[in-house]
Amino acid sequence: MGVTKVDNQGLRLKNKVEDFFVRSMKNRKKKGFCITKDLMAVLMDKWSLFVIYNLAYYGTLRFGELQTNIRGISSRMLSVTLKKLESHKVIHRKVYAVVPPKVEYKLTEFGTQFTEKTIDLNRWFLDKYLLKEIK
Amino acid sequence: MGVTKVDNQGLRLKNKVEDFFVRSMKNRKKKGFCITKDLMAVLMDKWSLFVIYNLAYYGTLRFGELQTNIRGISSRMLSVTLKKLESHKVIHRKVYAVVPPKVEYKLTEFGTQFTEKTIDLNRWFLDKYLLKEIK
DNA sequence: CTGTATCCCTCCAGATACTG
DNA sequence: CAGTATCTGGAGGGATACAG
Repeated sequence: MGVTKVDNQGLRLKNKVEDFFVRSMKNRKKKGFCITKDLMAVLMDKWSLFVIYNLAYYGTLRFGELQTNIRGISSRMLSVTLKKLESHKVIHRKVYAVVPPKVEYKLTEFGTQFTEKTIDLNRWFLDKYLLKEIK
Repeated sequence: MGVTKVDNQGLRLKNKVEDFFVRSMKNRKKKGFCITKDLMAVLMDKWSLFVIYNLAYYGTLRFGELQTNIRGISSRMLSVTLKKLESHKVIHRKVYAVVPPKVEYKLTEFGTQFTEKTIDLNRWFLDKYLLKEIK
């Protein structure tokens, strides 16, 4: 009693933040402090979202198909982006030993889960935006 | 029948992606194509998370308090970060007409909601990381 | 077809100094 | 106290050429 709903929300968020920071501190590397920031840096760069959304939609795509679908990306940037995503276990790379070469990319289980969470966040943003609640 | 659980998951995600893209296309600006990317770029940069987590934890903080709490940030970058967050309605800036100047920052309602969603994502990452499922 | 190698250029973070 | 002004180095991304 005497505690409002807003107070409770604030307290809950405060506890969440504290809990997260305590766990982060226990598990941080020497320099890198925020694991989410590292992962988001990978996944929120100029081209990553286009790649993962294309893979989420089409399932499996080849290098050339990705380059066709993602208007404006150079083969260099596509290569760099794919390597980053693969090194973080977001996508899986499958090479066929044929000539000419054939390589297929698809989301890993982790990548699929991440994509789902990202797109939920996207949709939330878009709803807010359409309701004129932001900007 | 004949449709596995994985198929259903994939189909659901595909529909989500399609729905999001259709809605994004309808509402995109001339150049900016992905609203989430824009917002995430603001909120996931080097210092923003430190600012919003500090505000989520302490409620209201002054410029100097933020600079003290966030080890290593320069006044220029703190200023830039705060301006960006304010322009996206994530934080609120309150100026007191006193000498010496006094300015207070706190999360907006939208900022609080966003912080909650962000930290849930962070905790999910951290759980995955601790379970050695990634990296 | 699936990339790598190289060059180049822009943009942004950081340091420093200064101001109302 | 709460910022702004200015300079600079380095990283990120594009264009082009080339390779297996």
